[in-house]
Amino acid sequence: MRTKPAQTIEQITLTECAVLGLLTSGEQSGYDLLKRIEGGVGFFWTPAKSQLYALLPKLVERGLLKARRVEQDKRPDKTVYRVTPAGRRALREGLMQPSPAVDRNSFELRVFFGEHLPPGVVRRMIEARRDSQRAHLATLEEIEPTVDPKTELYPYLTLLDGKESAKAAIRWAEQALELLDEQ
Amino acid sequence: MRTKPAQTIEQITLTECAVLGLLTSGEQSGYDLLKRIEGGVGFFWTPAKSQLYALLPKLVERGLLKARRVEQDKRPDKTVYRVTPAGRRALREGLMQPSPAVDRNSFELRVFFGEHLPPGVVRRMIEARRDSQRAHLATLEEIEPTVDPKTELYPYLTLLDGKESAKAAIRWAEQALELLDEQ
DNA sequence: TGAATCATGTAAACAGTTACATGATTGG
DNA sequence: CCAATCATGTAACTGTTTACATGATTCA
Repeated sequence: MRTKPAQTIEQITLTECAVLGLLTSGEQSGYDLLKRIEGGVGFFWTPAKSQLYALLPKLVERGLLKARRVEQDKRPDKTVYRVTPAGRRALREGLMQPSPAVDRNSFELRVFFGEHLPPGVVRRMIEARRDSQRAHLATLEEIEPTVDPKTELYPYLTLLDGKESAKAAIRWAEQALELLDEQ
Repeated sequence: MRTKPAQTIEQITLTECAVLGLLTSGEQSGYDLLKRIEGGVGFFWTPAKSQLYALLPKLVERGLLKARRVEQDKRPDKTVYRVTPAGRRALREGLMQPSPAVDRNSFELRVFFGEHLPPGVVRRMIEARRDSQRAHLATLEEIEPTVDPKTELYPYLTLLDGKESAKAAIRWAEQALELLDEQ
């Protein structure tokens, strides 16, 4: 005979993981979260503002977050959220779900059907890709010294991944442009 | 005074681009498309079966595809589709739309919040990633000799991109595992 | 004085997934 | 004989985006 009922773990989406994950570092408002997403998880996950604001009260209802109203003068009042123990459990579960087999890649899709575009357009797409990936790599390299691998190992790892991906994209673009020249 | 009204170009999604793009190589059924997606665009774009079957009649209504019923014996009847001139125009337009700034990456998201997972779990995630990317690279290398860069330049380019991405992911995983060891 | 920041949302539409359903034919 | 292939869908839901809306305060 058990004294506690078996716990049903709340299934959560990756967007919810992102929200819970960010909130583990302390009480924050929706607005705060939106700021923090830019330049952080925002490199690989970008919920819309409206989605975020819609999500927060739902997570409260499900017992994964606790809300607290903060009155301010000179500033609009705000609601700040923090993660409950159930929220932490749900986060852990959510992060352990296997990733979908395929992450869609809209750029590759466009290239794949490049023959249907006027000559020159694909070339310019690839040049734009190369340039934006170079810029992205530069951004990541600027951030790098501010991330301490001792205390923020996992964010640091994603930064390294971002760098490798960007480098691969640049290398590819250079190859691709050469191949286009040969045609 | 113009004799023809200015054409409003149908806005289409990338999934619709994929469908129209595949159909430019000749009349095919939904079933045919599903077969062709595996091992082709399926590496970076995977509509659900139900989505595809729902899409086809809608594209017909919008004048981008033409449907033709084919009666068969010994096999269920089928509907085959081909692209109309309007469909080709829409495809061209669709492919030229800029890609979204961020393609989501569920794997990076999981790693980013790795500190909330039990020790060892992230390590196994990364090992699994490395292994699956190695397998993927092997698949692409198997396919490579069957793709002729002269006649199928653009699919060939995406294959190269796939290879570079996979290699980057493998390199990263190896780095990441070393860093985890140091902790 | 006008733009940016702070702060939060609603409404509507669209895109996409999951589960379910059917039924004949062919190959091992 | 059983699994796979051929062939197509529906229903319900979930997730996400876009556009719109408000209004005070601070900074250049």
